[in-house]
Amino acid sequence: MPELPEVETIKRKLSSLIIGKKIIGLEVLKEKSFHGDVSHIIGQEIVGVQRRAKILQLVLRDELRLLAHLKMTGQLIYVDEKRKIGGGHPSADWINDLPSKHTRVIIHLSGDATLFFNDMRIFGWLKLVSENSVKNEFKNYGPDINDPNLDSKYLQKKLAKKRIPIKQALMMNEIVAGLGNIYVCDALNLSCIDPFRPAQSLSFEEIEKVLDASRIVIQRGIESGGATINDYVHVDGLAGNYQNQVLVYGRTGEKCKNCGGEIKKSKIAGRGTYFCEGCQI
DNA sequence: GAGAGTGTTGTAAC
DNA sequence: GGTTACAACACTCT
Repeated sequence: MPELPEVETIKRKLSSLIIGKKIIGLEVLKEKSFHGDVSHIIGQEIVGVQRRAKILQLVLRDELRLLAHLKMTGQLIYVDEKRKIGGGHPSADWINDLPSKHTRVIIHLSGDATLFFNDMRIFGWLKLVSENSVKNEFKNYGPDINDPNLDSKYLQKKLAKKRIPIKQALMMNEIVAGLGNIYVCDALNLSCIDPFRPAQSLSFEEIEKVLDASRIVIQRGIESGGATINDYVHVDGLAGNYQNQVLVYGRTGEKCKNCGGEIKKSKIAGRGTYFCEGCQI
């Protein structure tokens, strides 16, 4: 499930592969997966790749942008003549079988390259919008969690009236964008904060701690190319690496890397929540 | 083999 | 206004 580090990783890899290429064809295999007028995108040159929150943006000529939200099971896989053999990695053999039954949109690029948008559960989408309406897409978003301008004072103000658990509050895009279930569990473990605590009950020092910790785990995630838990793969079809260094996510019954306590699993707002009963409760 | 679980986000209902 | 529940969906696990 792609969170900010996963989308950031895709952005970086994609930048080096598709900037300067032209979109010469587009096949929508699943109507729900593509919003916008297909005809407007044909012939457009890709001039940049950006990311805001968990949304990927292909910047096109003529003041157009193709936004992509992978939600939980989305994948963007880039294939060209050189990459048809999965880079020599046996685990990526399936790359030769694209399009798969989960391919929803196929983007044909100049230079005999193809971008496949796969999405098993069809929650994700591609959306073609004008440069002007991009702002509108993000009007309900707070700053990215790794935005250097985000400070603990802002966070304190946002959390002051929230009685919901801190874990749930940190996952709200209108407060901070980009934190998903995996990284928020890890950030709370790293800062030794009980995920069930009402958001407004945190002291300023604790808010600083949790913000620092969030940035650290997000940074680790980016450096290790994201986490491949179930569905996320890189644009080259290979797996990320963060899952090998998660602090608590999915480690029920194992030992906390911080204090050696046992990791428990519970539920907050319907989502699996992992925490250490030793140092967080 | 039926049922629950999986997680992002918008929306509707409380 | 804050909070909760659920739908959107397909596949895996119990």
